[in-house]
Amino acid sequence: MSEIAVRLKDVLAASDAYRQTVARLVGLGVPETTILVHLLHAGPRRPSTLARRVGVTPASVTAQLDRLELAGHVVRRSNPRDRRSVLVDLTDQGRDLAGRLFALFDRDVATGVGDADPATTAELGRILEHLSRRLDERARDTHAIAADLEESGRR
Amino acid sequence: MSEIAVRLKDVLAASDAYRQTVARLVGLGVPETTILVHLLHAGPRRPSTLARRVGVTPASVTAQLDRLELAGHVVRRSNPRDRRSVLVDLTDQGRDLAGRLFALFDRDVATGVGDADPATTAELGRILEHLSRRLDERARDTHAIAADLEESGRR
DNA sequence: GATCTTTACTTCGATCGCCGAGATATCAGG
DNA sequence: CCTGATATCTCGGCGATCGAAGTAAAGATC
Repeated sequence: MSEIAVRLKDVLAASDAYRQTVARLVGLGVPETTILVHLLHAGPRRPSTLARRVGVTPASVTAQLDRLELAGHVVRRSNPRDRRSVLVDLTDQGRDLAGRLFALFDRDVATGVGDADPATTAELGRILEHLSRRLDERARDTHAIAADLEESGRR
Repeated sequence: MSEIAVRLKDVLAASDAYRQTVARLVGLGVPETTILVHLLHAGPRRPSTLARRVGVTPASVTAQLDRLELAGHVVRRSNPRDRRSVLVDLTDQGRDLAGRLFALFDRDVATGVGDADPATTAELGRILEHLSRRLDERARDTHAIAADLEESGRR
């Protein structure tokens, strides 16, 4: 199983450089591009939700949304259900950019995955889905992670 | 195939938050922890190599290595083959920390992957390896990426 | 329905990290 | 040697991020 973790670590490192290059090309930061593509698939979202997803504080997301809104990629709409909160949505221009960003990524992933048979591909999708959920929930449980880090030290 | 790209995008976003949480716990930045774990598996490496891998400039890596060296996690040794360059290596302390960081990640990945059969797991490893190579080489070819982004726009 | 607590986002001040450009040292080739 | 290329570091400046405080609205309690 450790095999997977090693490979995945390499994918993450490579992704860092990849996303950095792409973000620079479109004149945005890496978190901003992440937000754009996420909105494309998930629909309108609240700032705090985006903050958790990207792993930064709400204050930082405010600044990132300011930049995205200034560039005309997103709009902030008030949420009729809860007027404390805000819903961030893509503009047509933002949707176009997000679509291009994802299409680029999609093609590179397809090239990287190569010619796997459909059954394996489906299984791979299922595994990745589990994995993202696991990492996502772990990222929020600071105490548990701290404990596990300690435990590794004593092992 | 697009299925995989969507799932992988989610994994990357979740990883951002995950790595941020872990890095904060050990008092380092995300790039620093990436460097530590990479050195653990790859052995001594040169600063410029690390820079490409993490997707930052050599100047930034200098600062990151300064911090890691000050904390006692790595040492800079002169390279006998080429005295212009430097070889960065883990100290015992750094190796211990990197080992813990990877062990934590490894366990979370194993949990996320779940009980896939060995054949699928092996195939997954192979695919991830291809993928990391593909993303890695793409990240360096700015011109090609720019062209592909344009092309997506005209589609 | 008045008050208190919680939640959501933003603003502000300050710090930190990153980048680009220039400096230094070394290598490789003619 | 001398020149051009390579590897790293230093420095100055900019931009992003954070923590904390501020504003506003929703929900809970009595």
